[in-house]
Amino acid sequence: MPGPASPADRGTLARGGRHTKNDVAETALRILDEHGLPELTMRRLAAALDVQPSALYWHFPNKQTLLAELADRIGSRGRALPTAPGSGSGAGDWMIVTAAEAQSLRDALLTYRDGAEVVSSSFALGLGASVPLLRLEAAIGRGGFDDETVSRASTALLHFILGHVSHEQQRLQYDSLGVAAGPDPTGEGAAFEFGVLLLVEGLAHHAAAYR
Amino acid sequence: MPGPASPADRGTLARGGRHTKNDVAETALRILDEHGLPELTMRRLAAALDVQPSALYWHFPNKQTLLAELADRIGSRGRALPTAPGSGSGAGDWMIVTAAEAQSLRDALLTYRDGAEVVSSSFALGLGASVPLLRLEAAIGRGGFDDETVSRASTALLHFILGHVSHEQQRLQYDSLGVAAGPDPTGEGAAFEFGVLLLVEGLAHHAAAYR
DNA sequence: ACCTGAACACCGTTCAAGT
DNA sequence: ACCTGAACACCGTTCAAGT
Repeated sequence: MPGPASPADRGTLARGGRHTKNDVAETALRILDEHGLPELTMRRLAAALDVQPSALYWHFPNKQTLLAELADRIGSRGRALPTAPGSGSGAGDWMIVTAAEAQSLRDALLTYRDGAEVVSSSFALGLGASVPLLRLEAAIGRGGFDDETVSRASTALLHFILGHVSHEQQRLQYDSLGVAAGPDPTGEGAAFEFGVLLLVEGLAHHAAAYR
Repeated sequence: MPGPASPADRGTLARGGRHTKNDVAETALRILDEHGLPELTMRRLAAALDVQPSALYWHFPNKQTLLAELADRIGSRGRALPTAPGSGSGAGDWMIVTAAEAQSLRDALLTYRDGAEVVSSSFALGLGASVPLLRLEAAIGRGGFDDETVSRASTALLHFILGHVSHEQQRLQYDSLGVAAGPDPTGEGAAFEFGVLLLVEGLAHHAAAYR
């Protein structure tokens, strides 16, 4: 063999045997999904890319920035719902769209192992959850509330979603490790919908009281 | 001097110059509050106790268990509200008690630096948040809802609280590091109350619809 | 533009042994 | 009952240097 890596390597190589920022992020997402967040170390990521750990710091200044990038990618998964302002039917339009947007965000988070925790920690640091927040704000904004109400309701909803799905994913791998069957699986989705419903109905009722 | 430590040492010594499980937890809480969660390492904790790191493992089997203990202590701070079932005035009694319980939990979490994150991570692992959850369930339970509704509403509220206060505390030290003034400080409390209100009113409205 | 090699300053945890 | 001493198997990050 001529070099340390054969020409057709792992499918993550750019021309010349060198890597792209995108390669690094994709490989990180693969490790995250297959082995979970605690196993996603810079050294392990470097090994998966056949590269020294220090090489990663050419692509990302530090691990936190890499994780924010992953949070962005996870949170941006899935189709945004049509935002056409005229497409809604009547008064409760924003409620249906908001609930759907919440469901779609949950689906996106569940796409990757530990996805909710990755987004949650980045969001806590003020990074990586702008797309989810914008989508929720757009949905709730259809209700015609003032900006502060939209903003507060959106972050409240986002906090619930991230907390719920983090908890959900923790249990997923907890009882994938064999510890009994865990609480019934279909109840998770119902509990999620119920939480979303409480916030949405609360907002509807609150707005009605101020008329 | 007889031993390696003088008789009147740090105030964390049990008789004979040795430590108690309680000493370890109290010292850990002090480090947490003064330096934050990332600085709370087993080695640093050991140093603060004038002890080798390995000594900590006689008191706690691992760091996760220690953190769960801290989460328990943080989450159990503050007086529980009187639970007397006859003391409430009328139909909206549970709403007032629930909102007060939420406020009291926020206060408890704000008592220690990074308190919300400590409780949040332990809660995600199924540990350390039983007291907060029980208090919220007791408060919401006054509304006379069925058990599943009480349980789901409580965890939804707890997720919001932990997410909100984590976020809040992150910003606290973010702009205590000098980065501008951050968003207005009094707005935090109002945003918190608004989130609690949405969930509580949502539950009230939901229950009314099922009558 | 992208990576190596080597180091720095740390981690959590185990375990035999001491008192 | 509580701790030491020493080790094991790791971390994230920096930086001069290579191509």
